[in-house]
Amino acid sequence: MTDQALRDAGLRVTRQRRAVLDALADRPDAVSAQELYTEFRNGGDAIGLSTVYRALESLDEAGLLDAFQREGEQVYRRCSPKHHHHLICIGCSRVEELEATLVEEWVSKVSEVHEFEVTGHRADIYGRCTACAA
Amino acid sequence: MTDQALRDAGLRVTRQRRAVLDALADRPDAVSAQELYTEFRNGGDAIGLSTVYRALESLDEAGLLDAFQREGEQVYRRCSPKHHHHLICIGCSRVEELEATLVEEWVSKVSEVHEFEVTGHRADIYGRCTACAA
DNA sequence: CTGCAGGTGATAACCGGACTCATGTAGGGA
DNA sequence: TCCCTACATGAGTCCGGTTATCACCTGCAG
Repeated sequence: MTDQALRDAGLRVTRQRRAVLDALADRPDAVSAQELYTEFRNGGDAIGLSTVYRALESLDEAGLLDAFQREGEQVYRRCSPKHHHHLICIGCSRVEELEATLVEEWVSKVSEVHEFEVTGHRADIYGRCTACAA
Repeated sequence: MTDQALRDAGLRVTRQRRAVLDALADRPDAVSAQELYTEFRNGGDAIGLSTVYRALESLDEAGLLDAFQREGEQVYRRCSPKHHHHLICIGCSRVEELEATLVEEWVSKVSEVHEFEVTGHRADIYGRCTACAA
């Protein structure tokens, strides 16, 4: 399944890319390259740091991952391929996907009113999940 | 006026902070610390790089500036103090402020439905302004 | 006017991430 | 199945933005 996703994205199937994609599957939080690197290393699954960076980058480009900014570092999460927004916990980086018809409406309204070639938008909500609020 | 804004923010009025705040006043685009530093330097107004970073940081904390992310670097713009969203040109970093009742609605709806202590949100639209689209 | 908490600036250190290059390997074609 | 080659990997180095350090300076309350 992971292999097919990689193939569909036009990427060669390598042990490293499979490992990265698998590590992110069904994971609720967003992680950085360095965190992933450390986890692999501790798990005895040696993958070079550059490779982790490159894997995350190409998977992001392929649309298999969503990228976030967290205190100056890039973090990634495996999200559904369809357009959505995010509810992000500032404590544990847990991410929930949100539909946002209202936001889409807002964007299309703005692009109609303003002399501005809209290429994208971003709308995220921040806060603390139940566990972290305690 | 600039001085009063600094005082109100609980910051000492120094030549450097005044210069930074003035440089950002009525400026339509967002700029980085390094860009500002270079401009000061070229303008014969010597201000240390660290100081520019620190000034931007404290002004941001005081709510006098809005911060954006641009290709791995932080850029700042003087925005109105009231809550708003942004229309950002990816070409020249020009920023327009937007009201977005729809977005606020969306956020309050989400915070009602989800078990999640919402602390903030962010909604920006990206694209090219008329000048940069050409 | 004076004292001092807070601000400044040159420099070094830091850190996430990109680059380099020699080596390894996926996977299409013979 | 075996080869060939373009693409991928990994260790190390480099880079650029930002922060820490520390001696000196200054706004401003008293």
